[in-house]
Amino acid sequence: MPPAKVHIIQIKLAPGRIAELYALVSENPQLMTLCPELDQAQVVVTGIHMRQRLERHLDWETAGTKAIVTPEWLRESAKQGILLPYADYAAIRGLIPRQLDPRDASPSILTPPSSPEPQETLEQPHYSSRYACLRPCPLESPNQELARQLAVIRQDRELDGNATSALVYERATSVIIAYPHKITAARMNELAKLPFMGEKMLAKVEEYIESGTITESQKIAASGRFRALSAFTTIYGIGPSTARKLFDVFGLRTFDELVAHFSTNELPYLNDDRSESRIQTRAPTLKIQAALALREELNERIPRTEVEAMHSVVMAELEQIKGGCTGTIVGGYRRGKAYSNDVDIVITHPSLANEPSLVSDLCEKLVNQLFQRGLITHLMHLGSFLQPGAPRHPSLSTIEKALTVFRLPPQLDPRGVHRRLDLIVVAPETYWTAIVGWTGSKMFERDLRLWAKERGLNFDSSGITRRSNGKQYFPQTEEEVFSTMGLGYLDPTLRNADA
DNA sequence: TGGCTTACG
DNA sequence: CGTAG
DNA sequence: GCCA
Repeated sequence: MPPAKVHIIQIKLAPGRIAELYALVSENPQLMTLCPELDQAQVVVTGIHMRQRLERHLDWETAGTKAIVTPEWLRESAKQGILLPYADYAAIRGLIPRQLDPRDASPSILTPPSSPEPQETLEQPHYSSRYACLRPCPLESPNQELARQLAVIRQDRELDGNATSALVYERATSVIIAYPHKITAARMNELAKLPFMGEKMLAKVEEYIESGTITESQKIAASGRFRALSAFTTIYGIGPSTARKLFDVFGLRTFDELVAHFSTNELPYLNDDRSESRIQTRAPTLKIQAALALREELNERIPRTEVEAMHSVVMAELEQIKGGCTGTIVGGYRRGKAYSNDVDIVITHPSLANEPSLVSDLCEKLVNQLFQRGLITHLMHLGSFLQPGAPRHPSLSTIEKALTVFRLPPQLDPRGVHRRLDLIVVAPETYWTAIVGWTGSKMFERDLRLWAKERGLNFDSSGITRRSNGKQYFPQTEEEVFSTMGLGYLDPTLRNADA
């Protein structure tokens, strides 16, 4: 029998141990040889024990064709002078290395199977699911006030930079707003069975039931630091970290102090110029200064009729550039919200099929035209999701987004309120995943990705990919996006998983 | 005890 | 780090 | 902070 081809993954091994293992291999050439190429190895020695961690190095399906073992296997085999059974030294739970002739390429036993073909049985949505993408969540919840008070704690953790704690409060709150009954003392037993309802969370819910308030939430809401930080983060471009710096380092407390701080020399440039004398050809980027000046308008919520008016205006301009485009309003509007914080429109056209350059052309032309018309005043971001360098999975589909500030023409909105408008241009093959990806809510999207990942798939708004082989799926309907991932369908109005 | 969505600028 | 859903 |  030829020597086994062994690859050693160095991550998670101490440097001394790595040297020792390499020495053992070279000392036993009749038994094993080093294989620098992971792909070609028959035996993989690793200190990694988590499947997800392993998948950073090789995909799950390939892993099944190799023996993935602990360093103990190498040490013991070298000591005894024979290739010991791989199965006794399995490194990864759920991946049983079959004892095989090193020349045999047939796969190990995978438990569970990597990812079944388009699912025959779909996971049925229910409020007790661990995943927000499986919990029907209407806009109105009988537990709105409890959720609001828990959300204060979540925001406090976020402002403090404790993203992990914040996430748990976010998840627990999401479960609570999906619970279809008013939570009372009599419901506590049932509530305790729901996901993310741990000891601390239940204590807070209990306090709320008994007193109507959560002490910690009250205390946070009254704190000057919390009030300042949460106010600062209402400005586009200021997140928790910047807010803390402004408060702690620069000692800022109020908006006036913020304005003073940022208006060093030049005045905020407001781009309110609707005249023909405008010289620039490209919309200026929104800076903190301008965001400060626009903060009140950008924080005004947008009624549905106005969302629809913005959509009409955009589509009319688009028609002049390229006839026959489809433009769908997504985001909170599509989830049924009476008022939106911004407007998101997903745009496609049949001619964009498999033409990445046409996608970005169209996006750029649209933004330029809207700017020339005085409709777009600022640009936050214009960029492609398709990395020019080396895409991991060569993909023909593409998606392009422009985050902008927009104003309706004076005839339609005499006040000319500045609004956040996101334009997403996609190729038709990625249209439905883009629709699902941009409809939200945030928590829904997170859990959609998590669910997909745990099933060997990758979901993003430009498609669904099998992680093992890079195979791409282009669902032709919104229902197909769900069924491809083994999910029962949820209407957009039942995806309001955020507090 | 590691993981917690993911990608871009 | 901030933003997007 | 909760889960696997």
